Amino acid sequence: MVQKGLDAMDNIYLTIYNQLVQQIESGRLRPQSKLPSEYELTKMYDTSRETVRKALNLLAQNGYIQKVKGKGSFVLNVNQMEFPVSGLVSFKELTQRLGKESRTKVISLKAMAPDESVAAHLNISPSQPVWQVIRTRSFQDEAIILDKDHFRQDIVPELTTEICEDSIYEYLERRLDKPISFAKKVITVEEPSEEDWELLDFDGYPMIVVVKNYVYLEDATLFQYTESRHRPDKFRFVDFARRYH
Amino acid sequence: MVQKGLDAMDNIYLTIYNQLVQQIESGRLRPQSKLPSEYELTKMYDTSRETVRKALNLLAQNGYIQKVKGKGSFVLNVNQMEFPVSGLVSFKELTQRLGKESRTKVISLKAMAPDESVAAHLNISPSQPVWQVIRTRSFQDEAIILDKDHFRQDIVPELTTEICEDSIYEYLERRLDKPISFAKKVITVEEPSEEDWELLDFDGYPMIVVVKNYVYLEDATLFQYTESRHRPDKFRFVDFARRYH
DNA sequence: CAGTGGTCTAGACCACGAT
DNA sequence: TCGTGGTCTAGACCACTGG
Repeated sequence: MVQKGLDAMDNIYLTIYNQLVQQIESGRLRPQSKLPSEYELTKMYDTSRETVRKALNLLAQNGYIQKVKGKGSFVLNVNQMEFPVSGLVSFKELTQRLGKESRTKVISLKAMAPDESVAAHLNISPSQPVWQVIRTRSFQDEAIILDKDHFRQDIVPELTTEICEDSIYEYLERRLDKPISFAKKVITVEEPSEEDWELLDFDGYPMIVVVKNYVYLEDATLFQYTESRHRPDKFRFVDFARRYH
Repeated sequence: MVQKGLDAMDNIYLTIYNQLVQQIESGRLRPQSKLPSEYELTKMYDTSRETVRKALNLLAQNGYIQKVKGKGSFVLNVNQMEFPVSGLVSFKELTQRLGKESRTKVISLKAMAPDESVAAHLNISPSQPVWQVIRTRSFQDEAIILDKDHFRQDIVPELTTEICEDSIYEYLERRLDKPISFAKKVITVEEPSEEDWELLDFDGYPMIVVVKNYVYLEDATLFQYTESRHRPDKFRFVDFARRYH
C-alpha cells in the first residue's frame, strides 16, 4: 500500500495524523526514532487515548510507523514518497511534495460519447457523454507518461484547458465540492500503441506499463476512468501491506 | 491498495472483520448490498459500537465496503481477489483462495554469504549468512514467475526443500512462531537476465516485471528480501487507495 | 515494579438521509 | 422525526518490556 491521503480539518485524529505525517516526511522525526507515548500525545493534544490511537493506527496502516507492545511507536523508513504512481494523490500534489520539475501538456480536451471500451470501464451507457482529456507528463524535457482521462459529464459539467494543465482533482474538490473518496488501480504491461509512439519520447522500448485508474466519489459513484501509460524505464510503484494477526 | 491480511483469533473486531470478509469474498454478501447497521452488529456480536466500527473501518480501508453517512455500509465490487501479486498474502494462500492450478518448483536452496546487492537490500553485513531459495511458479505448464528469496539465517535457522515447496510463511508463523508483520513492494520493469531466459518459459518477451519484496517481523526487523520476476503478459497488480478528508 | 501499547465499554453529541 | 454513520470521552483490564 502506500500513502493514501491528505488535507486536515477540525477532526482531532486527522489533525494529529497529518501533523505526524508532516514531521516524518520532512525528516524532523527520523526513521527508528520513538514517537511520544500515547499518554503523552493525549496531553499534547488535550484529547483521549482512543483518539490518539486512531491517528497512530492510520500511520501504521500507511507504513509510517510500527507500534511495538510494551515499547512504543517507531518511525519506519519504508514509506519514502515514491514516483510517479503512488496511492490516491494527484500528479500536482506529488510533484509539489517531491519538488520535481515536470511539465503537463494538454494534447486534447473534448466532450464526446465514450467508445465501447471506455463506457464499459466507466460502467455507463455509450450514450452518456464524457469528457476526454489526453495529456503528457514530461521530466527533463522527455515525455514519459501519457494520461488518457475520461470523466462522466453529468458529474463534471465543465472542464477547460487551464484546469487540465493545473489540477483536475483540485478543481473537483475545491470548486465543485465533489470530494474524491477512493480509487482502484490495475497495473499491467502491454505492447505500445501507435499513439504511445506518437506522443511519448519512446527510445524504442518494446513495452509500456499501463495503469488503469478507477476513481470514485463518497457515495461510491464511479465517475472517472484513466489510463496512464508509462515508459517502462521510468516506471516505479511502491506498495505497503500489513498482515493482521 | 489491496487485501492485506488473514487469520482470526479471540479479538472481537478481527472476528467480525474476518467473517464479513469471508461473506463478501464468497459472494454471500453481494456487491451493492447493505451490511447490517452498526447497531444491529453490536447486538449480533454482543459487543460495543466502537468495536464494530473497528471492524468496519478495516473493511473500508481494504476496499471491501463503502460507508455512507446517514445510509449505511455497502459492499464494493472493487476488491475481487487478484492474481498473482496482491498485498501481503503468500503464494499458497493466493492459489488456494482462487482455486488456481499451479506448481512450485524449487530450483535451488542453499545457505550462503549474501552478495553485495542482497546484503544491501537486507541491510546486513556480507558476512551474515542467508538462505537463498530459487523457485519457479507455473500455470498450465508454463513457468511464469521466478522467485529469488533471501532469508536471514539467524532468524530462519532451518529450511528444507519440502518447506519451500509448501509455504515458507506457514512454516515461519506456525512452526517458528515468527509472525510476519508488514512488507514493502517495489515494482519496476527491467531487461531480462540470462537466468530469466533459462528458467522461465519466455516466448521472446523483451522485458520482465520485477517485484522487490521486503518483509518485516513485528519488531520491524527486516528478515526477508525477495525478487519476483514475472513474465510481462501474465503480470497484473491491483491497488486500492483511500483519500482522507 | 512502572510504562507501554491492545482491546473493550457505555455513553454522549453531531451530521446526514429518508420519511 | 428516526435511523444511520462520525467523532470523542473516561475509564477499565490485559499483555508485554524494561529496569
